[in-house]
Amino acid sequence: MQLNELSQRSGVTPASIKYYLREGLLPPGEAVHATRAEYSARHLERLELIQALRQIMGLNIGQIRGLVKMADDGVPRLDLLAAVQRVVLDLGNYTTSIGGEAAEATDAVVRLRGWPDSASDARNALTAHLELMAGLKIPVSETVLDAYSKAMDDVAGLDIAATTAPESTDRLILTAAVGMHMHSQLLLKLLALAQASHAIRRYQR
Amino acid sequence: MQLNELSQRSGVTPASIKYYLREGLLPPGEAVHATRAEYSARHLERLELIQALRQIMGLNIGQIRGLVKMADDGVPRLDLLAAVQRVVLDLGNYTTSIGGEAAEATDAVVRLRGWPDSASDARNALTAHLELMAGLKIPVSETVLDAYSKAMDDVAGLDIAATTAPESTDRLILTAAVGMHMHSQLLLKLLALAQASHAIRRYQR
DNA sequence: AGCCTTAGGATAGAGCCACTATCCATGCGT
DNA sequence: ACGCATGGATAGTGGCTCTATCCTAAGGCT
Repeated sequence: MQLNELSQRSGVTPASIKYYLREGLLPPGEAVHATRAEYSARHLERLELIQALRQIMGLNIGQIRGLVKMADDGVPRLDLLAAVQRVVLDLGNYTTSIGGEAAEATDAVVRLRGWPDSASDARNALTAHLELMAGLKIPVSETVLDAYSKAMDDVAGLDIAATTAPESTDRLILTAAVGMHMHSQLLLKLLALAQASHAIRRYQR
Repeated sequence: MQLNELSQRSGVTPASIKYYLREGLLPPGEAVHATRAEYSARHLERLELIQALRQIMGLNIGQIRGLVKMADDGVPRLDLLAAVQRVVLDLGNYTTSIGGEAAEATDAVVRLRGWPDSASDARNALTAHLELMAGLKIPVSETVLDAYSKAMDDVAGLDIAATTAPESTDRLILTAAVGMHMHSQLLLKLLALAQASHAIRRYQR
C-alpha cells in the first residue's frame, strides 16, 4: 500500500503522515524507487498507536517518539512497560534527593506491602511527590499512605492480571498505555464521586 | 499597593498581571484616578491562586476564569468544590447517554458504597468513562469496580477529613484544588509503583 | 511650577506546538 | 508520452500564554 491508501485506511491525512515520517514516529516506507514507497501493516499499526497516544492519552510528539524508538530498538518488555508508565502516569520530570523523610516513607510503604525493593521511576516519583507535598505543607500520615498503598496494591493486582500478552510490540504499548490510562482515569472518577459523596454528607446539612 | 509592588510581592511580571486583568482573572484595582489604581491583599491572594492553578495543576486561562468567576459570584461551597473537581480531576467534556449498562454499573457502585443517590458531574463522568472503556473493549468486572470503589471510598474519607475550613473563597479553591491534585497524583504514583511491583513478580523470572 | 517616572490601556509580537498547505522535480501507469 | 500522485522540502496556520512597545496622563519630588 502507498501513502494515499495508508491515509484512507488509518484516517490520518497524508500531510500528517508526512509530518510523522519527518518526526521519526513512523518509519519510512520501503522505497520502491525515488518517488514511490510501499507501506505495510506495521505502518498502519504504528499509526493507530500514534493516534491513540495523541488523542486518548494526550501525549506529545516527543513522548511518542521516545516510546516508538524503544519499540524499534527492541528493548526488553519490562523496560518498555516502565517507559509507558513514565509518560502515561506522569512519572517524569522528578529530581529526587537521596535520603530524607520522604525516602523513608517510601521505603516503609515498600516494606509494608512486600513489594520488591528495587529502584524504579515509580519509586523515585513517589519519593519526589511526597517531598513536594511536605514542601506544600500537605500532611500525609502513615495511616493515609497505608490505606492508599493497600488500595493500589489491590488494584494493581487486578490490572496486571488483566493484561494479556500482545502479538506485537506496538500492540503491547497500545494495550498497556490505554489500559493504564483508562484504569487510572477510572480510579480518579471513582475518587471524585467518593469525595463528592463524603463532602455532601459532611457539609450539606 | 500598586502594580509594581503587586508584581514584586507576587513574583508575577507586570506584563502578566496586565494580561490577567485583561482576561478577567484578576479584578481591576480600585482606581484612585485615571492612571493610578490601588491593589489589595485580595489581589495578591488571587495571584497566588492563579499561579498555583497554572503551574501546579496546569489549568488553562479559561478554566481558571471559570473558577474565579464563581468565587466572585459567591456561589455555594459545595458547588465550588464540584467545579474544582471538574477541572482538577478532569470530569468535563463528557456526554452521557441515559440508561445503558454503564449507568447501571454506576448505580450499583453508588448503592454498594451507600453513597447519596444524587446526580453529579462525578457520577456522569464515571458513567461516561465506563461507556468509553466498554467501547474500547476493556472489561471492567464487578469485582474490579467493587475493589476500586472501596479503595476510593476509604481514601476519600481521609481526604475530606483532612480538609480544613479556609478563611477566604480563594483560599478554599486553592487548598481544595492543590489537595485534590496532590492526593490524586499520590495515588497515581502509588499505583505506578504497585503495578511495577506486580509486573516484576509476574514477568521477571 | 516643571519634569521625570510610572500607571494604565491598547495593540502587536514572540515562541511553542501540532499540524496543514504549497511547491517542485520525478517517474509510473495507462 | 503525459497526467497525476509521490516524496521531499519549506513555509504558513491557529491556538495559547505570555511579553514588549507605544502612548497619554498624572503624581510627586525638588
